[in-house]
Amino acid sequence: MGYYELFAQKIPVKDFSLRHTVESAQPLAFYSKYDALSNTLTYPTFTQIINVAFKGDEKKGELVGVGRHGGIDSELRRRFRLGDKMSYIYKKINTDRFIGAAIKRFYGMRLTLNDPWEATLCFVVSQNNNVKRIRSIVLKLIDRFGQPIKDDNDKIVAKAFPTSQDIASASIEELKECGAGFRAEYIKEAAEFFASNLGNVNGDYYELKEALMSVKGIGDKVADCIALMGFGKLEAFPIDTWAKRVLEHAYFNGRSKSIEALHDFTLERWGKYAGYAQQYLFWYGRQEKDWYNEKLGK
DNA sequence: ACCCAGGCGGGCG
DNA sequence: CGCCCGCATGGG
Repeated sequence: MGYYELFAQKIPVKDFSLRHTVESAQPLAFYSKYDALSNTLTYPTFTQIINVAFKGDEKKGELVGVGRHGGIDSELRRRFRLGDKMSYIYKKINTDRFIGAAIKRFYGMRLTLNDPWEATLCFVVSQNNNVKRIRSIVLKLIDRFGQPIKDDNDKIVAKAFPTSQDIASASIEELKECGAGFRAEYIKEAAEFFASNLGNVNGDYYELKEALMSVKGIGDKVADCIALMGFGKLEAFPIDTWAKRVLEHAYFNGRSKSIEALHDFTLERWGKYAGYAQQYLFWYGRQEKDWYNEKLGK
């Protein structure tokens, strides 16, 4: 039988851009397949391949998700944070012309909420790395360690996203063969952390961040990325070199500030929506290099 | 050839 | 004790 049933879900959405969400260096940018022309997306979860299509514009549209198993509706609502009321969040974070320009430029961009372990693997791989190579490494890890996904004829058509157990049972050598380099041992440590009951971390943002940073290979920035995009702690403001530069040039006249001082600043200014402010400022700084260079006076 | 990307840990002040 | 700097890796 070549016939098999598909589960489909249609969800009306407001203030939503699939493109900006998927392209903005969040976990989906590291392993999904996105086509800007048709505005369609394909990515593996732990159990199935999800196909997503968006129709409409950034103000109002419809998201269609298709997969072979159920749970599509909750997967999409969680992954793309469809419960977030963007008009309210924009009001909260739009404190100045810098964020204002970023919101205008990337209107509808959402934070994503990914599985905690999945976010951890992606961001541990991301350290000291660029998107292209992060993608190459994560895709190899999926292909090598993800569970096979089969069609009705028992033919393997794809691989699932590897679980923490899948990766914890890999050797450092095998992880290095995927291009992970010196990150291989960090990946292994993180996988063991999540595969054991230690991975059942909870509590508030600060307790969570401390627990994450107890893992060798997870520092301040990666912990904030995981807190934000793996656990939905919206007050987390990951500070990489771009976020640091943008903050210093937009709010401190280009003066160098410590990471700690910048964390204090973002929490004071944007409070529990700091993570959204970060996503817009960070992506604006990276994409709009002309703006950034002008600000630098170069 | 050289620059870039977070985190770790050794060593210096 | 806290900060800085060299190191790990590979692509542009």
